[in-house]
Amino acid sequence: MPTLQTIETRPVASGNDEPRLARSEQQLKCRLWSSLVELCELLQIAAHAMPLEPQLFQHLQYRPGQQVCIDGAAFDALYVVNAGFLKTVSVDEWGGEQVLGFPMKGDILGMDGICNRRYASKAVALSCCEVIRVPFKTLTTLMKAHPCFEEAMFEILGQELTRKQSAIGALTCLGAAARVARFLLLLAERFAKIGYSSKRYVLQMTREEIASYLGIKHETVSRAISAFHDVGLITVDRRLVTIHDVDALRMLRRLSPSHKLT
Amino acid sequence: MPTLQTIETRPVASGNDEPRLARSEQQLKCRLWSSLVELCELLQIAAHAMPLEPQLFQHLQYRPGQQVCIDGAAFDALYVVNAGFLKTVSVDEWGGEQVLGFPMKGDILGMDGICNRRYASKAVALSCCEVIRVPFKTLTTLMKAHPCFEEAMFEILGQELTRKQSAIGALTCLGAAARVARFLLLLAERFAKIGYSSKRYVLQMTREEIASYLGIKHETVSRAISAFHDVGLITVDRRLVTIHDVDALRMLRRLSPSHKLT
DNA sequence: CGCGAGATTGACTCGGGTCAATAGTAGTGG
DNA sequence: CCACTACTATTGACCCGAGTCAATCTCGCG
Repeated sequence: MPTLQTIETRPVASGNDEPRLARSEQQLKCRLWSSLVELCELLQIAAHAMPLEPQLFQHLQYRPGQQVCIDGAAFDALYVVNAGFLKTVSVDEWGGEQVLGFPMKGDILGMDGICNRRYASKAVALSCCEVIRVPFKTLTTLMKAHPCFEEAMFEILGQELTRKQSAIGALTCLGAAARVARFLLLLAERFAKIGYSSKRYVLQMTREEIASYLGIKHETVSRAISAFHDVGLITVDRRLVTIHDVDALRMLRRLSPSHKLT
Repeated sequence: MPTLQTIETRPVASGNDEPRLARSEQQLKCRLWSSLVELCELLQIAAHAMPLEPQLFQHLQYRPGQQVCIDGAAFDALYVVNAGFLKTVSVDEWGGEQVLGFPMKGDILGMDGICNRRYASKAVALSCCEVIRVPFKTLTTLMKAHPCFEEAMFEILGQELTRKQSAIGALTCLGAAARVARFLLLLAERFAKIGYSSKRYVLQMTREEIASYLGIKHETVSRAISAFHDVGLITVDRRLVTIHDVDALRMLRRLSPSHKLT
């Protein structure tokens, strides 16, 4: 069963598990449409003086393993994650898969389709999740009508660029352990931003997926995590991570395999 | 004059070098302004039915070593490279430098400033070069006035995203030799696109800079290049590269340190 | 209860980083 | 014009981090 708290697990706390919606095979129907204002606050866009467009946006729900964006499909909309966790994966020409990211609440799916009008990666649900569909046409219309919206879009694309840049920086100059430390800290920050605990959270992905994302092997991820655990920086129980010493992790984060750069 | 051929060197040919402008400390003044239409064709934007804005854009010239964008400075304009070669470099909080790219004719500098209104990297001229300044304010005004322009901007940002994504892919799953092969091929393509030979070109950057860009050490770059040379795929003389077997290089490009991905 | 996916851990190997020596080239100044 | 120096590049010897291969363990599920 899709265990709704796989999605909702706040700090993790509530020990209870997967009860009620076990039976429902199809998507649940909690809320089907969102207004523009709701969308803006999800995206953390200053909706100040946001025009009261009658525009409504459709909600879509998925269960673990289902695909939200399909690699290669025609691009016609962006999707904003409203709840749940996903991974985005690119499939190269020889079938190799590479995890690109782990979108969660407030993140946007499908931006890589903007340039060729075709999605360049697929998004797969890791837990039950819900996304809001934003047709690209609607988006451009809104941007023309409301300058503040256009600005926000540039802001978002710019952020994405910056984020990828920093990922490149990490890949080029950090060793395996440092990458894992960085990953754990970044996850913590993102959880905090959407109201979860930043000290204690559940990894929604396998070690294998983390490894692919970080450009290392899953055994190496395991070893790094175990090492952090052994020296008391964190506690790990299966997928549950508890961070004890944020500062020490931050130090570790800058460790390279003996400082590569100049 | 800044040796126009340092800029114009077609296949490389003209062996002559750094003579005459040694004295002129300040920039030359060959052409100071470009029209919107000229800018569009430089960017390869379909300027079809492009409105005849009276708008003119300032040209700026730099000599090797000079900075075009300054890391941390307030963002107020993008710069389009009109001639010459540069490198973009990010400086992390501990002083380490990382080469992010090697912009050339038609490329855009400064996009990483969009999100925080502050440049996140610096651009340094590798040869004499000339860029066209496009104030961001002007850009947004133009976009509002002409939808096709807005579309073009999204196209450009999207492309940049895709490019960075592919760079990440390379970093995570290619070995050192494959990265170098990929680099040489990508350079060849880019040279071809701006009218140079794709078979024979001059590397405008040091091995060290290539290494930083690829996330490996300069000795490794040297070894990879020597290896390609030794088996006859390419010929290398100092900075001059001649590619003999594009297809073989393309094969090499997919070599990982024993296929990492799943 | 057995099965298979995920995770952990150990032993071995190797790609690429480190250190060091050599050399070609360019710029400087006498 | 030629030494002198600094920078860039190449090459070799050595070593370590992380990949590879494999065994074991746990958990969840049929």
